[in-house]
Amino acid sequence: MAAATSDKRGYHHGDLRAALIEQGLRLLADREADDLGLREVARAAGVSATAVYRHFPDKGALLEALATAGFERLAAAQAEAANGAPDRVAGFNETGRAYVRFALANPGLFRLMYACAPKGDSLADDGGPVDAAMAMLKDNAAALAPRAQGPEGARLLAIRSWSLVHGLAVLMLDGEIPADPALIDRVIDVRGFTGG
Amino acid sequence: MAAATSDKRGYHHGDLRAALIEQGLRLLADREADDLGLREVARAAGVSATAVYRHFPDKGALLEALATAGFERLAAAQAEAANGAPDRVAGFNETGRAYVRFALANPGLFRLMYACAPKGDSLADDGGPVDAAMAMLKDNAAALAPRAQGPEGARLLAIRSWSLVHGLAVLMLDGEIPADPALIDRVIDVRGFTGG
DNA sequence: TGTACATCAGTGAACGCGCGTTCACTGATGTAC
DNA sequence: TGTACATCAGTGAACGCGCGTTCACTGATGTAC
Repeated sequence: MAAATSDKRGYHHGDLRAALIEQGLRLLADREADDLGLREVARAAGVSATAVYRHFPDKGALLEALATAGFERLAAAQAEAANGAPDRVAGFNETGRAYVRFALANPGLFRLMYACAPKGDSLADDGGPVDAAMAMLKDNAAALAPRAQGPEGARLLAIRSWSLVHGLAVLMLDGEIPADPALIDRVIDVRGFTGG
Repeated sequence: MAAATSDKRGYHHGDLRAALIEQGLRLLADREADDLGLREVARAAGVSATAVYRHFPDKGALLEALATAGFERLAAAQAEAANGAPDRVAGFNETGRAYVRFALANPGLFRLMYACAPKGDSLADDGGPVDAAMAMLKDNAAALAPRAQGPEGARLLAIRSWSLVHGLAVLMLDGEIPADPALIDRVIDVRGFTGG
């Protein structure tokens, strides 16, 4: 059985790649863990496992593509959340809250993103897929860190903010802290870090 | 081949259980991930896979025992780190830094701990193995939160502190932030949360 | 002290499972002449 | 317009792998008499 986006001749050129990513994201949406199988994704796309190898060199590349798609969605969710915030502080807070909400809404994808993310110092400029969200984070940190602390202060603020939202997200995903939306809003407030 | 703690008659009563946990911890120490196999632990203990079932009902129970041992070690590391701190703030900071150091020193175990931890609100009193560390966290938060905010302020401070250290630990483990000990010390300072 | 026995922590063979990957292949497509 | 051909995205069978778990078993232990 082929998916709705296919006809009798199979997927049009390039369609299967998109369909595999789409199905991979769909499968991840329904699960807690990131144990996604190549055969499983192929099955969901209505295609043999071997067909995947026409579009990805191996399983790792498929998962990386899913992780990249995840980071794009996360950045979009954060950007949208910041829209319409009255000021920069409020906007920054909203990006953080959106980060946690994204994790709770997409547990499997969120875990996969960090399991498959390119390693290295993400706050440095190394052009990974994490970059859109990272740029936002660094901009906000640079704008909100106390000026007296210079660029090192901005870096610390960025790391603290990221750690706070990431930790809250992971602990809520792991069931250590109740996944309560109101609690997210109360916990995340950058003014704790800036003294404002 | 049996391990050094055994003789020709096999492990003394109860010894194998301890040996399995010991070997499990040793195996976890050498790896990044928490993909620990029952057969693998048995092999490391010099025993057939089936022997494990004399001491644990199934694989999950074995992993839970490892997670429990991990939480005990973590609590001990935190308690030791707090020893000799000049005041409560410094002591609290040291427990947080010890938390991150523990994660970096025991990546596989740390991941397993949270993958296998009993689910629920860990900050509530439900008597899980997380409790020793949790009690420390709650005590410190209660003592250090601004009095005007009451118990809700203490809870928020506990959650923020835990999230910060957990997030930093996970992001460093995932290679998103450089695992630099000096950076840990600089990032973790509860005074950011208390206005002190 | 010797013997019969219950206990129970071990064993090795076997089970079914799903995985990632390889292989030789098929068959529809678009193109060159 | 028709024919020959190269391309290449698919196929299904097969590979070896390690897993968790089950099964009937063995053989050393400690105990009751």
